[in-house]
Amino acid sequence: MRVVDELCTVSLPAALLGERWTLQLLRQAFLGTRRFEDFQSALDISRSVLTDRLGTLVEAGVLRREAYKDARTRYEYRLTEKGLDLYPVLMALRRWGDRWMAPEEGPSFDLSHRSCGGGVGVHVTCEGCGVELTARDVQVTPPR
Amino acid sequence: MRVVDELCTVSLPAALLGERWTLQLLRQAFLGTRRFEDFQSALDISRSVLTDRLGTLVEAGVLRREAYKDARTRYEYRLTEKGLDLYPVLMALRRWGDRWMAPEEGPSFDLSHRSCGGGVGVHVTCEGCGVELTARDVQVTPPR
DNA sequence: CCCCTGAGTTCGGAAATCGAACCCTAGCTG
DNA sequence: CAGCTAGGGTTCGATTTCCGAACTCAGGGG
Repeated sequence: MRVVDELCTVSLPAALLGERWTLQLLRQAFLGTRRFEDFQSALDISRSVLTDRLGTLVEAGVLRREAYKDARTRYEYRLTEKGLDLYPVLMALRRWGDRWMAPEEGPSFDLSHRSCGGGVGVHVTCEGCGVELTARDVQVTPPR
Repeated sequence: MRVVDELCTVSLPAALLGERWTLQLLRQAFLGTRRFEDFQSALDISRSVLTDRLGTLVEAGVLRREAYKDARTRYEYRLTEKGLDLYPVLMALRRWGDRWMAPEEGPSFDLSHRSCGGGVGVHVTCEGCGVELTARDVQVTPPR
């Protein structure tokens, strides 16, 4: 990667999340998965790669590896603040999946606002005037 | 992948976009890149893999391959409606990159609302009461 | 005719992934 | 206390995927 690194701040996250399995791991993490074994069996990923990916994510500060006792010392991987802040990315992905790749009978999980029961939306908006924006409404200005 | 396929609609998009280079290709596409050679030199990806990835994206309906004349027949890859609708995903990625991986002097590209000049924000909100949501505010309900 | 360009394809070697087996630790079983 | 079990990894040989560089093909241009 040459040019990429100098461009906008999409490319670094894209390099991290664009590694195989990483997005799937995060999805599992947001669904509550924390233990090595559970990731492994949920995703059907090879154990060595799982070790590697979890390590990458921990290094990136997205997950944190923590010991806990359950009659014995075990480890769990939990989202850090930085990791939790990826939520909009996952939600945007989900919204797109719902719209364009849904398996006929709609999403198989239901998300709702814990306190009022409303649905979850993702919006790209103008911070000046507040309207919803599409790619065509946005102007890209190179650094200088 | 066994369990994954049955879960929420994050996993299918995640499998598509989680392939190496795919996110980077999309980022380039949103920046206006359309020609094979331009993707290749912008990303420094090997030509054979580029062929493959562009094909995958075309098959997925995210890009469309179109002939055009520029003194001669050439081809270009353009975002379809389905592809353009991935904008929130890229914006969410960017916002996260700005917050957590910014290279010191802030984002190197500037995005603004074409008609009013305002910044671009990404928000996960409740469609009932309108408040902004984080992962902790959202409840996941299995299918049944 | 020869060269150039865009868009690929082909191919041998390097790197990543896979599946299966193996390791280590600590509690439980008998 | 020997043996079994479970979580969390590591190791290893066989595949797959990726890489870089060279080659192909078609249509201009000089």
